[in-house]
Amino acid sequence: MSNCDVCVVRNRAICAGLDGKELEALNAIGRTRHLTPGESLFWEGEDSILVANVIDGVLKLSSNTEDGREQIVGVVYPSDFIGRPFGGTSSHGVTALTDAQVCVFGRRDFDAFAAEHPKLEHKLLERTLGELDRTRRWMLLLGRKSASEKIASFLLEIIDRLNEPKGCEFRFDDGPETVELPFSRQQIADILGLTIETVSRQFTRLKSAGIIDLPSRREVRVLDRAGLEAEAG
Amino acid sequence: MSNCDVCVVRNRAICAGLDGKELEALNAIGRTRHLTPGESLFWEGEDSILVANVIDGVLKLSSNTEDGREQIVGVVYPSDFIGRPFGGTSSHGVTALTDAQVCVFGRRDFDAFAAEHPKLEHKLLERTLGELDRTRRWMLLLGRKSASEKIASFLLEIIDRLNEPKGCEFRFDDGPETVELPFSRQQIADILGLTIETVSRQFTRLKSAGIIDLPSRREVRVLDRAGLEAEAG
DNA sequence: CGGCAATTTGACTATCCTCAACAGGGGTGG
DNA sequence: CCACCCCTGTTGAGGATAGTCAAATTGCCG
Repeated sequence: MSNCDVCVVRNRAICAGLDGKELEALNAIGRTRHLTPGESLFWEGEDSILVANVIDGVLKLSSNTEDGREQIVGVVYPSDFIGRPFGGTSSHGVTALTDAQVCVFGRRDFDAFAAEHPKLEHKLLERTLGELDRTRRWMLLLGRKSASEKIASFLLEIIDRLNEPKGCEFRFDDGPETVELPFSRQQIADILGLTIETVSRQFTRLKSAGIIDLPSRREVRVLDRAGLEAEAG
Repeated sequence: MSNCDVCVVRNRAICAGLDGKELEALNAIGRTRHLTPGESLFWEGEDSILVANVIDGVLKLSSNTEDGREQIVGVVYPSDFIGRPFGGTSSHGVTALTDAQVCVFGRRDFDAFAAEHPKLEHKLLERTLGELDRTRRWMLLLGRKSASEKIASFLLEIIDRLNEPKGCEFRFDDGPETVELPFSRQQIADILGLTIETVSRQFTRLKSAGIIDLPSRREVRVLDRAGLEAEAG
């Protein structure tokens, strides 16, 4: 049996739209791989050997300066695509933040498969265009927003991303939303272009202001969404 | 005669690879348009109605906060593609920085044409992937680099972009490179996430250090490329 | 319970921003 | 052709935001 038949992102990833036979062929060149938190799928500057689909978990894409400063340039969730098809070296590393399942393909195999399946390329194009839009919106945050605006924007984005309906789930709009952050404070700092201390101070400030609650280090409960939106700039 | 036959970006834009008949069909749904500096092709948040190829000139993609702060999220040059095919609203405005020629298509027409021409979609995908890489590299600059590193990185990037071989030109590697900036100081600030004053001060500092010369407001001559690279972080 | 890492808090500092005044230079009109 | 003006850019002084360094605290895991 094809693994794809039981794949939970089957209808959302770029494989959506492929028929049984095509899926089988794609399945033949791919394999699933498990990653533990902190484990890297590949590194910045490395020749692009692999591409992958995220089945489960959260991963970061990150860029580093020579002297060790880090900027997280993207965060990928289930059904997202990872990697750089069609040559070139990857401009960033990919590292799991949680336990993760990815569906890995050799880049050359994938390139060849894509060349013969315009539907797949189309899905990938749509996804890439969306990712480019999202990335550009993030640039406004990095370049022009203050620490408090960054934190508020971050929380709003992460809530929407993590509570995104996965398919057939219902969403109720009742009361405070709680999210479990897949990020450490340091990682939040690396996403926002801040230091860990500034992130921490902004969190305690929002808590004192009654806008959020922090049940534990990895959880955030939004008590006043309008307040957050007002702070997001 | 098809306009495409005389198009100077014919072999570099996403139209490369189309045969005569296909080009004719594409030409039928497009038209060229001239833009003067400061003129916008479309605005942030507007429904995506148009897409275009840049034939000549330089344009900025920019995002603004409600209170008027601006971040330039991309700069496009001849042969680059502009716009958001396949639905969605554009997340940023597009404005000419110099006199510019663009080849404009209605989005719906373009979408339909693309759906029937996988080669075109493939070119567009490659271009979009490259743009995403470039954009992500820029995030490291915005989030983690100091003002002096930003300016140095900016100058290096702009030199490479503007002196890029266009096709059959030879490049000589002799002596100091001079570039004419298509940007005002304010625009440079909006690209780097700085203020105009900081940009100005960094320029004078680099000039005093003998790393660059500033023959006029819009020209930069690089006297010490290694020095710049050392400053770029 | 102890050890360790992550986070928070505090004090101080540096970088960059803000506000303000000044300079330069390109174009226009006399 | 030259003087003037306006816009862009430069320079300066002072201040705020976020960074740095250091110490205290939390909470997790054995």
